[in-house]
Amino acid sequence: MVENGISPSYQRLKIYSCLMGTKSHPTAYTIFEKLKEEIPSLSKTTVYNVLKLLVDKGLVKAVRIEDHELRFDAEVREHGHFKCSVCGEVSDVFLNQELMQLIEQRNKVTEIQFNITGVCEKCLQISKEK
Amino acid sequence: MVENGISPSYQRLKIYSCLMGTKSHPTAYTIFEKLKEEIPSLSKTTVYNVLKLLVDKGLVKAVRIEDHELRFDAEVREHGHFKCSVCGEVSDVFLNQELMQLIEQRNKVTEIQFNITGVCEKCLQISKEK
DNA sequence: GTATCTGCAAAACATTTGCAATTCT
DNA sequence: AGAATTGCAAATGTTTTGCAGATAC
Repeated sequence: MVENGISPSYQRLKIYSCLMGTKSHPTAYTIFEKLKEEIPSLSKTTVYNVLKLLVDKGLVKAVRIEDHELRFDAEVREHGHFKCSVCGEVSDVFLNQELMQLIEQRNKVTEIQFNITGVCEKCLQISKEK
Repeated sequence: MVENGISPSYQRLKIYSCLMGTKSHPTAYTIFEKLKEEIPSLSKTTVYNVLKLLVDKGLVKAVRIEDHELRFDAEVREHGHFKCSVCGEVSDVFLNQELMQLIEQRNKVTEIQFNITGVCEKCLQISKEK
């Protein structure tokens, strides 16, 4: 944490540990609820602030698995998510083998949504010209 | 529209046409703003209601490209999105060639998020046992 | 004339912001 | 003391809900 330029306050350590200790991709609110028991003074604002800080510093990934709310993941390696429509469990899927396998085993997959961010051809050309 | 079990009211036709005529993945609010000029009586609630209906009936896809708001797409074939971080333009990416090309040309890609929905191994087993 | 569709206002919900109080060094 | 951190309350922005009025068949 220190090596990433974050002073390790009590709240920050707790929130980060909370994320490290789970694979359930919790929301800010879930983290708040969980830590509230241990830190009764904790505020939702702090959870939001700290999560934003952790994301900015690259210690945590913000992921939008579905629905209206943002989830957080201490797994920062590039990966995606597989959600079982029956049990609701969310597991990590890594590029490329796993993704390709899943796409090929279409009988088990009902939906794929993916979003890629980068620089498009046009903008790449413009930047080269400069 | 009729063949999908939707009675084609004026508002419904307008909202659907609006989506058919663009590749810009508009939000409910954008559609509302655009149609408001033509249909001054139009309400945001109707736009939300109709979009939900169109999604339920499979005429439209709801996509979450980023941020806090839902976008809509009349392209219902399975595909993902590529957003240029420079110009902000969003284009469609189809499986598999395009996706694979993009993933391989890593110099241009800064982030990949993907979400897959389906039935996990465990649940698949359970359903077979029955 | 009854069922469906529309639209307003209010509610709900996640997230952000302004600012004051607290904590750390 | 001074800077950083926390936390409350209020604001924001998107989407949903309840219900009354309008429309269509």
